[in-house]
Amino acid sequence: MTDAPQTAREVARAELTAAILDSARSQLAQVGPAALSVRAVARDLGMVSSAVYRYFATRDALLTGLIAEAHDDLGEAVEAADAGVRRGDLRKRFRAAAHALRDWARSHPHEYALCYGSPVPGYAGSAETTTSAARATLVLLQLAGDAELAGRRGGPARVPAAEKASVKPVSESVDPALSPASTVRALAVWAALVGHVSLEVFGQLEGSVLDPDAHFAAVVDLLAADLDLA
Amino acid sequence: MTDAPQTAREVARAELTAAILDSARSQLAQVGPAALSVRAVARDLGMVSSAVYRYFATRDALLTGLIAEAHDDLGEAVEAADAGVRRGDLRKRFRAAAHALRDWARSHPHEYALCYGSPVPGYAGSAETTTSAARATLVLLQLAGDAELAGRRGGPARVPAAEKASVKPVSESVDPALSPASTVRALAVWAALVGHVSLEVFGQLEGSVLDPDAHFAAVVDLLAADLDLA
DNA sequence: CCACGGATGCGAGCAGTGCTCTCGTCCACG
DNA sequence: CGTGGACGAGAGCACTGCTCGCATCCGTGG
Repeated sequence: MTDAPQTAREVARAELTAAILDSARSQLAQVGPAALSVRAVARDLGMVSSAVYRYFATRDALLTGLIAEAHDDLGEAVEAADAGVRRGDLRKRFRAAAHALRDWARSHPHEYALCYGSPVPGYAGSAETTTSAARATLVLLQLAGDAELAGRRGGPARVPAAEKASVKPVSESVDPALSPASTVRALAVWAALVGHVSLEVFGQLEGSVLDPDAHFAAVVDLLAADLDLA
Repeated sequence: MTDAPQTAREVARAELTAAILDSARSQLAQVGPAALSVRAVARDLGMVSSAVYRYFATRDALLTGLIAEAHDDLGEAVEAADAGVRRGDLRKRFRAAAHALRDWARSHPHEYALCYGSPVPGYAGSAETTTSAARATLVLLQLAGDAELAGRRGGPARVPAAEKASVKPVSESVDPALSPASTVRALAVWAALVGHVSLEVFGQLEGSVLDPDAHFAAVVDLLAADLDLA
């Protein structure tokens, strides 16, 4: 990741790889993942399709690259929103992060679909994409951790032993002191956020909810209360 | 919908349409929506691809048919689970419905993706698919209505006027007496269920949650408490 | 400095796709 | 019984992902 390319060839390779991803990203934004074509990307860059295969072994590999980029982009947006609020104002931080998630998803619907929609058939989450994928989730989990430090606990009263063990990897990736109850609550809230945004971005709320902005705000406030945020 | 076919031609047409959908459904279950091929369906039925186009104008039309079927299938499963429990036992009804949703999704991942994953590019929700799509959601909304009748209110304390107006079409489709607060809560819980199942079925929980069954049960119990179910 | 090997781009080509068109055929209705 | 419309077959077009053999050019070891 931090390899400084040296030879002209390596520089050219890195630049062309980036150019391919750029072109692919703009195509993705226009026509969606299903219609993304390696040949079209090649045409856009003024080369022949087989040349692209020197950089991405397969169409799915290209898509995988876009998925990693999308996760990072989303993670950055959510992190920035969270970081823009005073750390002690938990409710405001939550609101900012949640709205950042929704705003990003609405302005990048196809990228969002890549992240949280139907999985790409040939996609296997590699190590680095996994950490990128967790960035947005992590913001929420850390929020729950901070809430718990502030003496606020929004989780269930009792957590079965099996579930305590089950969510251990999650809480440990944030803060070993994060209680199972808070972890369960945070994961449920995260699921609600992703679920809501998916339903909205994928058009499932179309005829039912008249004012999506007002409705999302109401849901976010409700979830903030569930998290017992100040 | 209730047209009794009469002439032999109409019968044959209805049968072949069903046969095409059957073959397409089995293909979908095996290779997923992206790889579903009209030609392969035609081969499977021993005819030529152009003949299939007499029945479905386009590949997306075929997929749309599958989407409608999937929504109905899922709706039926959730309705049956809910109906199998004494009406007064709200918590048990909720648990049954929620687990029916997850079980169906896990055993029909590609169909679930059709319903709640990335939307099919050429898909436009027609009137009948819309009503099919709402079946599972409606079960939960009615549950919230029954809870409210029983004097239980799990919604937010105050609902802004804009949001009250916004969710009016939803509550009216269930029971005009359903309060905005209960509607918001029900929609948030629905989003949490869909979000959780999507994350799980689409593989996003893979490395984090060790015991998906225990975790889903814990989340469902938490949501039941949020709904203030007995 | 130069020769060699590997990385790169190109073009042709294969197998497959969605979809269209034309052409016989066969059934239903007048 | 005749005719118009629905139907299935087949060829074909434009496109796709991907492979392969060929030149070319760059970086490195001698």
